[in-house]
Formats: sequence, C-alpha cells, structure tokens
Amino acid sequence: MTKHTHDVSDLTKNQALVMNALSSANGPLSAYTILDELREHGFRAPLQVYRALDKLVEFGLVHRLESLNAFVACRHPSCEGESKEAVLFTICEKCGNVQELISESVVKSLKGLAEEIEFSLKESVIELRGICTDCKAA
Amino acid sequence: MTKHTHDVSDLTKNQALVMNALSSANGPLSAYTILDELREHGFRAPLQVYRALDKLVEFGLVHRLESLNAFVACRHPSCEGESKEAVLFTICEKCGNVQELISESVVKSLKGLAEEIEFSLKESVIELRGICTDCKAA
DNA sequence: ACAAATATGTAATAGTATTACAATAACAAT
DNA sequence: ATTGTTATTGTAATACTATTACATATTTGT
Repeated sequence: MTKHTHDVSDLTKNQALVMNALSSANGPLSAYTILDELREHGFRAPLQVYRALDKLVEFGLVHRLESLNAFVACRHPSCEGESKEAVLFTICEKCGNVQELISESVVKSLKGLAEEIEFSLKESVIELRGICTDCKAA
Repeated sequence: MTKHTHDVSDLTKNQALVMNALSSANGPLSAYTILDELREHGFRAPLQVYRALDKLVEFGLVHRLESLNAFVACRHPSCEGESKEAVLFTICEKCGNVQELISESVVKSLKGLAEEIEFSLKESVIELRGICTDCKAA
C-alpha cells in the first residue's frame, strides 16, 4: 500500500463490491446480509466478505458496530487516518437508525481520561443506545 | 422483583453460579467459557448461562463487553441503577486486561451531546482499546 | 391449596467469524 | 520476459456466539 488514503479506484474487485453494498444501504448490514446480496455477483463464502470488510475497516471506509455485529459505510469523508479514537454512533433501539458523529468534547474528555490513567488509546468503541428524535416524536 | 438492588442472596441458583464464576475470574469470560466451568455444577446447555447473564446484566451486577463478546463482574458497587450511561472500559490489546471506570467528564460530554442532537440516551457502550500502563512499561 | 409468575432443563437451530489449504493475479527487480 | 514476492481470491470445513421452541419444575402471592 503506497498511499495512505483510499478511494473506490484503489479497491480490489471484492472490496469494491462490498463497499458498494454498504454505501447503497441506508443502514448497517451484517456480513451475511452482504454475502447474500453479493451472491449474484459471484460471492459464495463468508470469507470473501470478511476479508473485504477487514480491509475496508482498516482503510477507514467502513465502521464496525460492535453492539450490532454489523457494518456501515463511513459518512465522514475524513475518517481515514487518526479518527478511530473519535468516531461515535447513536443507535435508535426503536427504528434501528444509526447516526455517525464526531464530538470534539467527547474526544477531548476521552483523551484526557486516557492520559490521566496512562492508557495508550488506539481506538474507541462508542455506541450510544437510545431513542432518536423521530421516534420520540412519533 | 420487589427490590431494586441485588446482592448474592437475591440470586437464583444458576445466577449465583454464573456470578461466582465471573467474580472469581480475573478478567472477562465468554458465555461458553462459563458454561465449561460450570459443567461440574450441572450446567449442560448455553441457555442456562445466557439466561443467568441476562438477569445479571439487567441487575447491573455484570457488564457485557461488546467488542469482546464477553462478560465481566461489575467492580463498581454502585453500578446498579442509572449508570448504564456512564460505565466505560479500557481493554488492553496486548495483555487483555480490562479496567472498569466511570469518568464524570466523559459522562457529561456524552449527555451534552445527546441533548444537543435530541437523542434520548438509554445506555452507552464505551470500550477504549489500546495498551495499558504495564504493557507500555514492558 | 391454587393460580400466576418465574426459573430451569434440553434439544435443535440460527447467526457470526476464523482456520487451513489451494490457486490466481499483480507487481517489482533483475 | 522471466522470476521471485506479495496481495488477492476461491473453497471447504470448522469454531464460536446466541436464540427459538417446548417441556417441566419451583417460587410467590392470594
């Protein structure tokens, strides 16, 4: 890998297929859902999906939602690079809607805490579960 | 359930066995590891573990680590009640050590963010991945 | 004692992810 | 252009995590 940023043209065939499936979805997808969607494109085994996902996550183009065992395309064009400590998600437990955010104030308090306890922070998993605005209104 | 707090004497037989397995472990355990440890006490099926874990998590006596698919006994005596929005974990990717913390500053920024975007926060999943002090030293 | 609610036992199945091995394609350096 | 190297792909088998369904037993409240 010579470059440190990635766009679709950098991706291999399988990576591009998985990326496309996630980008055109309007929410998180499980690996096996992606597999089923890509069978018509020749996918036959879970590993084809997991390998592509591994790379896409590494590139910062895709995020894994730990509490959902699912994956979403990144909405922040700038997620590549050092933002693995900063991204957070809200997950509506009613409608399933997922929002991706970066909060400077959260990042700051998190990094402050890490420093305080001398923990060398590499990556943050922050998933806020609750009810979104729309569902509260309804 | 008439009371809102729980100690070991409130627990059923299976809940107490699972709680004890987690309490005497020095780190997170997977459900199936717990199952294996409790076979000698008569456990035979995953569901016996999962049902107990569900309750223990509900009581606030046990936390689930989403990024590890594992469970830990709560170290904060006060985790029962409204702290599901506040607890966070550091996970050392080298030695596997897990530390449970509550940071007022993190909680505050998180709640501030939730309010800002009108998200009704029920529960926070916060798992900080990195290298712990001991492993950095070594 | 009885009904209702809670807890348990067991089997089967569903969902998620990895290991192992073989083959192919991409690519840099001679 | 060939060779050696690395990255990617294909495929099968397996391991790990979690839930559904159904039967039985225990506890609790009246």
